[in-house]
Amino acid sequence: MDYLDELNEVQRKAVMATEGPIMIVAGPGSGKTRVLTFRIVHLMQLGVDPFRILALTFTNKAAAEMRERVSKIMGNEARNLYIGTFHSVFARILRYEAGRLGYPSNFTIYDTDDSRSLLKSIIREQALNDSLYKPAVVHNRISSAKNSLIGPAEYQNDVNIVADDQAAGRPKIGLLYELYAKRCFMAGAMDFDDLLYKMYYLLSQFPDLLYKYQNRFRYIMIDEFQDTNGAQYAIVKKLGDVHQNICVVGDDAQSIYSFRGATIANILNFEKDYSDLQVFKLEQNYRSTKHIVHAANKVIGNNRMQITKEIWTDNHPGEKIKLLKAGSDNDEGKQVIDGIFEEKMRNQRMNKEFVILYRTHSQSRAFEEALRRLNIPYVVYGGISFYQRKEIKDLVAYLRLTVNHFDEESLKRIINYPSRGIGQTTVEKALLKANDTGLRLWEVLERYDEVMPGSRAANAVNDFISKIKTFSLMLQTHNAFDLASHIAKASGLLHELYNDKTIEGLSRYENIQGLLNGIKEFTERTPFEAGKDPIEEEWVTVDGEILNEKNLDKSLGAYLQEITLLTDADKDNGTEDRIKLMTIHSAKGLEFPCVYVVGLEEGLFPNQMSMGSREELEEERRLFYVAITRAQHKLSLTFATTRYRFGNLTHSDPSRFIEEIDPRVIDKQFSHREMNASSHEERFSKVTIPVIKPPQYVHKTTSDFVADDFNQIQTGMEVEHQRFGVGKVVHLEGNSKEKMATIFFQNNVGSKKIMLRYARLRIVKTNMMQEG
DNA sequence: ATAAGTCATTTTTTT
DNA sequence: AATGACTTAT
Repeated sequence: MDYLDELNEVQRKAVMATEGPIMIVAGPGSGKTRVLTFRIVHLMQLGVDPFRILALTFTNKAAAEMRERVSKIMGNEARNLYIGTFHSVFARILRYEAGRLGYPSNFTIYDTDDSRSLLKSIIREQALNDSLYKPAVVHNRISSAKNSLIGPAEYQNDVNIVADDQAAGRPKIGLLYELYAKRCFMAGAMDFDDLLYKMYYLLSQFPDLLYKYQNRFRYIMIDEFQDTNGAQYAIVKKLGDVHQNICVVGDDAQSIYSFRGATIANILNFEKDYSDLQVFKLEQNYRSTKHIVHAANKVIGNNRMQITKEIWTDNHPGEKIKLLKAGSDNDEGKQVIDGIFEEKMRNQRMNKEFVILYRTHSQSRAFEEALRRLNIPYVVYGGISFYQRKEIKDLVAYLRLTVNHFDEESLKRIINYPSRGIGQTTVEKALLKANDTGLRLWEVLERYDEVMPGSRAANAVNDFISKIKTFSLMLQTHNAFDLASHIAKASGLLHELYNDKTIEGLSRYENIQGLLNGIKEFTERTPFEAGKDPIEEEWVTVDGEILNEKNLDKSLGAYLQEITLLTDADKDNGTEDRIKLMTIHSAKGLEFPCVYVVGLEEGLFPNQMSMGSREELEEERRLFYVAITRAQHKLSLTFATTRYRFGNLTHSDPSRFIEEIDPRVIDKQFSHREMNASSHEERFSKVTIPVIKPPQYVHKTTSDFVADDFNQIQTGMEVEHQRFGVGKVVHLEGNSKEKMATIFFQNNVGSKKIMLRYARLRIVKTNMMQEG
């Protein structure tokens, strides 16, 4: 078994220990994925049926990578492995067993937006104070209840929880939870947390199913164990109870998801629950230079909460860590990109060897602009993901409603988009009726003539309903792509966007085309076969990747599940030569030759919202640890002394994390005194950061706004916008308080309406002879 | 019922 | 800076 030769001693022991409960504590870059994949390979070589091996990961990408690595060694046999994310694996099981829970097998998965908008309407229906009961707050409460396996009834009976809500002035949350759960059920929908909660419920309520799945999974492996929550642990513990071959892999120092209910307590519980636990510690780092490893150890040493382990490496010391100071967020962007450019030239590196890591999505803007200016290709992961865009959600809502008529959130979204004369009042009346009669919104609309006699909107409603029904009929005969393109046209959506000639309109149209292309790829990857149940018989698909030709789900429903559980981090562009931009959270599990950790300012990173307690601060520090340990060769840290936030200039101090690094491994481009002195100076002298070049820019902060500023902009002028480039003002409208300019941008071939009060424009050419 | 106009909020990380 | 909620006009 030559694959074992590629491992060090601890790794080999961890691979060979197949039986019983195992915990592998794996530091960053210690070959964790390699151990996991070889472990699977090893089990298969010992003759274990791949069908009995379950491996759970956090991202689809991690799952795909693991499967690919196993396939390389074992070939086709790897098809039958159960590898997937918690959510996708459980979603599949839940679809198959949906009947037991009274759910249809084509249930919809509500994303966070759907959950919140449903809660919003429930809060409104209950006539509760919506500044006290904010959907996001209520949703968080419900979410953490589900992640602790607390149902609506238990919630309302739990003295502590009730007291908590009472104390927070929100005693009705229990009721809202109950109503929310009911409405989800009525809509044939599960939210993200339900995929875990209902899975647990299934296993605890139906002994035959527990027996079935316990016996199916003889070996269970869990990646990133430090980021599992209570529900996930409980499910895995139940599933593994018969064979007890559970192997968890994780690193407490990289636990960064407590806001999602993840808890290091799982590690402690695991040790407690399995007394015969074997523990392996992978401490040798193969990824980073000595300097980087040294810095990482030093930083994490400031945390009190940790399992003792010391990461070490045999690698070259490497370059020192670069520390850069910038005057503003835009300057930071410029400096980092200049630095990347220089590094590229000096060491002949490709774009894809670089990553820029930040704490929050909003930080990406300055880097994007700097990259665009130098024409360097880049890709931003996460942020407003493709599937969050309005136009995409609109089309997806049509698709979802076609698959599941009871999906209330989708129905409400598109019932009058494009406008078809079914206004707010009509929907509200129907919704009221639905709640009165216990019918679903769809059912009310279906019987609209009899339930709501004499309504003016009747024709429009009937047309809409029959349109959707026509789409549904096509489910049996058309594949996902054909049906989706038909729906895009027949719904009027495509037409609506086609007529919009603004920059946004153009890009929306393109996005719809992009979505359709994506569906096309999906369809081609998974040929259509009508009326066949994809789940029974064999477990052949992993997160949309179909491995067995006979057993494929290529329907629209399968596509919808794939996209709701897919994140931007999953769309791997590994082959494209682009600089990558992402949050530190989404960089988990990845590595890059050159890493730029940016925005290292007190209040931003560590983030203001996470400095309430020592535990929170320690999680921020773990996040920083994750960030710097992504780097293989070159690590660069930057901070800006001033930064725009909501259009206002703010000042900040360098992050405390910078000082936690051993100064001997830092290559500072300025003196320590300068680091603080100049930021001090800037804070007290009244600085205005010009947007690009003074003084042509119309520039506004809330305090210094003068009406004259935007009055400089006149029809016919040529102006430059930071994001859209140079364009011509073709139309002006508005009053003395708010003025809109319609600007035609040449490079993008489209127009855009810009609110001048907030605009950052540079006047390129003032003289104009004619009005647009 | 819809479009245009005005006001208010946003400040974390994600399956 | 941008979006959504709310208000007023058509």
